[in-house]
Amino acid sequence: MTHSPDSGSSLPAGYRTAPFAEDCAPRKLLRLFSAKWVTMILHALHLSGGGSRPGQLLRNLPGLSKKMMTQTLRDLEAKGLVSRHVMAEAPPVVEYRLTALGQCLIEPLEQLYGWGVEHAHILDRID
Amino acid sequence: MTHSPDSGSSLPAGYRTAPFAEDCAPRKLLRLFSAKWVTMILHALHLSGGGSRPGQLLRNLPGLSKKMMTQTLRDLEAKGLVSRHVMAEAPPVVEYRLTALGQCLIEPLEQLYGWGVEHAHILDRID
DNA sequence: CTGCATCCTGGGCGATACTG
DNA sequence: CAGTATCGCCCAGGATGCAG
Repeated sequence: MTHSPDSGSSLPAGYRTAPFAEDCAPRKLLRLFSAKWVTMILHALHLSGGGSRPGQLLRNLPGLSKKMMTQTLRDLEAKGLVSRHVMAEAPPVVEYRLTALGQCLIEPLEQLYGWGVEHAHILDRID
Repeated sequence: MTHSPDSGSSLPAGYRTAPFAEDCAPRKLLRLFSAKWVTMILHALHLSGGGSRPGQLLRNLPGLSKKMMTQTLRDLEAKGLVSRHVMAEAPPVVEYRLTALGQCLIEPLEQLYGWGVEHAHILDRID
C-alpha cells in the first residue's frame, strides 16, 4: 500500500514532529537564540563580514565576559555555525568565521532583528 | 539649526539604541521569546483563532504545567499581549485572547516558526 | 592576546498540595 | 475548572585567577 512520505503520521504540512512538541523545529531555533549571547555574536560576526577576532568581539559587545564568549563560541563551533582559525602562534592570532550553516541561520535572525528595529516602539511596552 | 529626528546621536538607521546594547530592540524581542512557554502559548492562542480557555491550552501544550501557564499568562497580560475574560462563575469559565498588541507580535513569531519548519533539516544539526 | 578551571549566586521552572 | 502558595532543584552565567 502507498503511504505518505512522512512516515505515515498525520502532521501539519511541513512538520516532521508535532507542532507543539518541545523539540519541534521552531522551538529548536528559539532555544538556540535564547542563549544570552548567541544572537549577538552571530550578528556581530555577520556585521564584521563573517569573521572577527576574539578581542574584537569582546570590545564590540559590551557586557560580554571572556568566559561566556569562549563558551558560546565553542558551542557554536560544535554545532557547526562558526569555525575557528589560528593564524599565528606568538602572540596568538585567532579568527572566528561564520560557516555556511552559520550564514544560513543569519537569515531568520536578521529578519527578527529587522522586525525588532522597525517596531521598537512596540517593544518598549513589553520590557 | 536643524538636527536629525533621532535626538542627534549617530546610530544605524532605525535604531534608537546601540545595536549591540543589552536593551536594543532585537534583544528585547528575543528575551521575550526566550521564556520557555511564551511562544508556544502565543502560537497556540493564534491557532485557536485568537482565544482559548486555560484547560484547552493545558491540553494542547504537553509538558506545560498549570503553574507555568498561569504565570506566563499573567506576564503576557501585564505586558498587554493577552487579555483575560471571565464568562461565568460556577463553574468558572475563562478565556484568554490575544490583544491587538499580541496579534502584532505574532507576525515575527510566525515568520520564525515558518522558517524553522521550512528548514527543519538544518535545525536537526544544532540541537 | 587567547583560553581554561573554579567558585558561587539568582531565579527559572517543575512537583505538589490547597482554596473556591 | 481556575487559581494560588510553597518547596527545592538545577544550571545559565558572572567574577576571578592561572597558563600558553
